[in-house]
Amino acid sequence: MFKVIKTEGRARRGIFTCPHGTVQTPVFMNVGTQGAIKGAVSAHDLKEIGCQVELSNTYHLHLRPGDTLVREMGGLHRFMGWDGPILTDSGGFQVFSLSGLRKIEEAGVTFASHIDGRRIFMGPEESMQIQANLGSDVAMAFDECVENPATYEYAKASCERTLRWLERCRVEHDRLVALPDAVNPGQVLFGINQGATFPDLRVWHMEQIAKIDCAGYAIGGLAVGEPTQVMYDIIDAVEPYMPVDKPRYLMGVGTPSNIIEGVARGVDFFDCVMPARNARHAKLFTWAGSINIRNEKYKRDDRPIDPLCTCPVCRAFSRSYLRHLFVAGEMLAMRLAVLHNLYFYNSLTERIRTALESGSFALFQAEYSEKLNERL
RNA sequence: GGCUCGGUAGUUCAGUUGGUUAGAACGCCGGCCUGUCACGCCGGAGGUCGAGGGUUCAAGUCCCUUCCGAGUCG
Repeated sequence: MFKVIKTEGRARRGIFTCPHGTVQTPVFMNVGTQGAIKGAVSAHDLKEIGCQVELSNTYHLHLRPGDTLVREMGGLHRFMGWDGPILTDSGGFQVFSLSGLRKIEEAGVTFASHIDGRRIFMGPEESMQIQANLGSDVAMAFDECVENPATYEYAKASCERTLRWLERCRVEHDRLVALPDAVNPGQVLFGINQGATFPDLRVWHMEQIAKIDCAGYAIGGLAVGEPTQVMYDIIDAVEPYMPVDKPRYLMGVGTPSNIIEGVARGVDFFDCVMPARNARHAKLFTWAGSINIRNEKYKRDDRPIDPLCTCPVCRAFSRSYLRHLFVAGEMLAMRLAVLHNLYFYNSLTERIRTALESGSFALFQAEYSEKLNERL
């Protein structure tokens, strides 16, 4: 269930309702692939840093601890102690990221487990079954995320297959949520647009998947090798063909600037490992640009990471202390850094929402889109 | 005092029968990261080889002297 409550240009301010709560959009979803945000951040912390939706991964949870075990433990919400909305990615990204370890056929994808090499078969039905066992609020369709650049022929054949897979996902998902013992009977399915960097394929594919009734539509296969401007051009090309009354989700994106530009192009949902991964690697986001907290210049810097930030980390700790924790290899360094960066991303989308509500998003975009790309 | 073993990058150490611009690891400095195989990856700076003399076309490497450290025997 989704409602757009205000627009400014193509940008939308909306509300998405799902079994575990209401999501104010535009939203940034916090990525916890294996049911945990890397960097020792628990579901308890997520509340404090403003997370609305937690994202986990089908492939990874299927391998460890196993989706049937999660189901036995009461579903992913109960298992990880998070009672808010959860979106699960389908395993389609692993078709891209584990490209050296898989074989694609019409039926599905055979992976060699990255953990022990054993063969794992995952097709549309398996992905839906796993996500049903996890009991997430939003299940993503099983797709193939194609690496850019791709040839036209490959991209065409791939997105045609991804379309057929979506048809199978739709059927299997309908069957699973109707089962009397469904973990989350209110789970919905999002379709995923593919077509690499070819506007005509993207549009054709979008038109086809729009005919299959999904609760939302994602743009996948971007930020996987193509220049940023190409990504923006593809969103511009596809967006007019996306249903206006359904949420749009730009998968895996991106930098703070990418998010602002995505909102400007009509996107409602985002997710990205960047804030968490960069945090673990000492790159921290601030409202004036990003910093590398390991840099020597912060050795005696008594200011918080970002003087304008109100996160729990900035309220209590100095750059000098954070730098020390990183240099000393303390676990706390990563935890505090991840908390800060996720708070930053969550407050970025909050400020975007506020700007949309007051009709000042264009001004916000003008002030921050470039600025947040700067390295200090 | 005698004998033995050591002294090479900030640190711990490699360095072949003498032979290109003396290497590694860690540390240090910097960069990268986009639906997470990721506390990871890439790059950079840093050494008059304890000191002095000698042999040689050529010495970290061989010889002599000397300084310092460890062990051991008196």
